[in-house]
Amino acid sequence: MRILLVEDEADLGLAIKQVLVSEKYVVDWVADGNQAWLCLEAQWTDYTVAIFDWMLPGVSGLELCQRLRSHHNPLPVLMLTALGQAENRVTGLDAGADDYLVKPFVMEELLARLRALQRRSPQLQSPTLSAGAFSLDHANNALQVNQESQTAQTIPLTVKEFQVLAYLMQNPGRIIPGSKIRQQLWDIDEEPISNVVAAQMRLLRRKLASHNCECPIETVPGQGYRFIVQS
Amino acid sequence: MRILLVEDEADLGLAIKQVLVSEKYVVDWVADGNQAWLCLEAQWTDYTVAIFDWMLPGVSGLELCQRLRSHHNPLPVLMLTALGQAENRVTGLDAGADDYLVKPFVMEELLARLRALQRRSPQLQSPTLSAGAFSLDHANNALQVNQESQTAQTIPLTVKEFQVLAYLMQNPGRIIPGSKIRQQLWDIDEEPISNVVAAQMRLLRRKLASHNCECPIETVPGQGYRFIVQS
DNA sequence: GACCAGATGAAATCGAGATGAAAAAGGGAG
DNA sequence: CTCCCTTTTTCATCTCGATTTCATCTGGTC
Repeated sequence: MRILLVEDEADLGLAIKQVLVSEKYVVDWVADGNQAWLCLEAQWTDYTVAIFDWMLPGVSGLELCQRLRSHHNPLPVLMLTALGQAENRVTGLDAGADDYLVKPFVMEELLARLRALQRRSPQLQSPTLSAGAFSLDHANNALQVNQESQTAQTIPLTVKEFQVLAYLMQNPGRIIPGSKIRQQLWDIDEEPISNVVAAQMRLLRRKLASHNCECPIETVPGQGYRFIVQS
Repeated sequence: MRILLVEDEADLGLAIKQVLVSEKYVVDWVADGNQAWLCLEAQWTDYTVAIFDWMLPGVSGLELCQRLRSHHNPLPVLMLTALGQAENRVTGLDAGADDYLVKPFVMEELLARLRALQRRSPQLQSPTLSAGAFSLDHANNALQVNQESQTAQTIPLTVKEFQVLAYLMQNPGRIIPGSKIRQQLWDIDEEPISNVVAAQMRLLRRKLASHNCECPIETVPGQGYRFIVQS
């Protein structure tokens, strides 16, 4: 869900970020290795994948990767490298990168690689995520509902709504603290006194209600939110 | 159950405390070695584990550790140390630390280490704690009851209720003085003239009763409370 | 009967989350 | 670039559950 992108070329960085965002990932894009390390150090944000450019001002992508591994951090890493540095491939994989992509590349390829990483690490965006009577349709940005009492229906979602649902549905039945949700889905520098999460929950619940669909998101007072899977 | 966290970096300290609290530990977080020592000296609070940052204003984590051991206090200690001080590892373990974690680290790792310490010292949070017909479901914040007369049921708990039950269930059949429970589960600066414990017991008993489940907590007049395990 | 720990119920406190409206940010289309 | 519409965030309350306090009982002890 949350990706750390480290790329110093502004154009490319922006382009990648946009594509990823349009795929509904939450993206932190930083331009140099030192900032990247700061992000990684900030334990309170768990990234799902990292994308490192090989050449970077400050700490290089390669070194970031090595540092991660020396801390036993299993974060999947996709390395970007310029043409002509192909011989680095072995070095990169040795350093602990999980995959490797030569610039220039088509965005489709990047997405495909990310999807491939997903197979190893169970967290990533899956094309359709289901829980109980609900399933998320990634392609159409929508939620499919199959309640016995109703005819099946499709509810269109906004990006944030989709992200929230996806996060909860990855841990069906488990209580997720609101603070955790904010860490995962919102930008990190937020002042902690913000009720974005509550607000989003309200929008989501209201939308589901307007489609007269009973909301599968339960609030556990003082502890967090939970996606209910009725047995 | 109760953890002493000594960490002077505000961000990190807060982050760690939040994670631990969300795992339902009771956490005392202090920022310097002197305060930490005050907490440790106050014997009336038995900590289950201590987490010391190596570098601290005042007394260092290392020294705290040594002092503890020189007082023959076996409290399990997890030491946090910054990258580059890795050579200190031996020193740390010599000083009596039980484990050792290099910053930065993933919270998962911290929790894993705590769980590891648990194996040596029998007190820590276990994923599910059972006694007699009852078992605590840590993930769902609930109590599972399997009384022969009834069908199995799940009773949702509040955080405090959970903590109280967990504490009693760790010592099934043993009488625990109410004062001890207060020391373990409530903040230390409380005025001793408070019946929070009794109040909480009442709530707990009432809740169990409302699920028509006979309460496994017995009051031993003048001595304390006991979790009954019927044979 | 005085005394004490603990039990009890009602009431006060506290904080997290819910809410509705309004402001701000984005994103096209022209 | 500007206008318009949608999405997202903020703000200022409001509500409700969790927890604590308070004042009062109860049961047993000395």
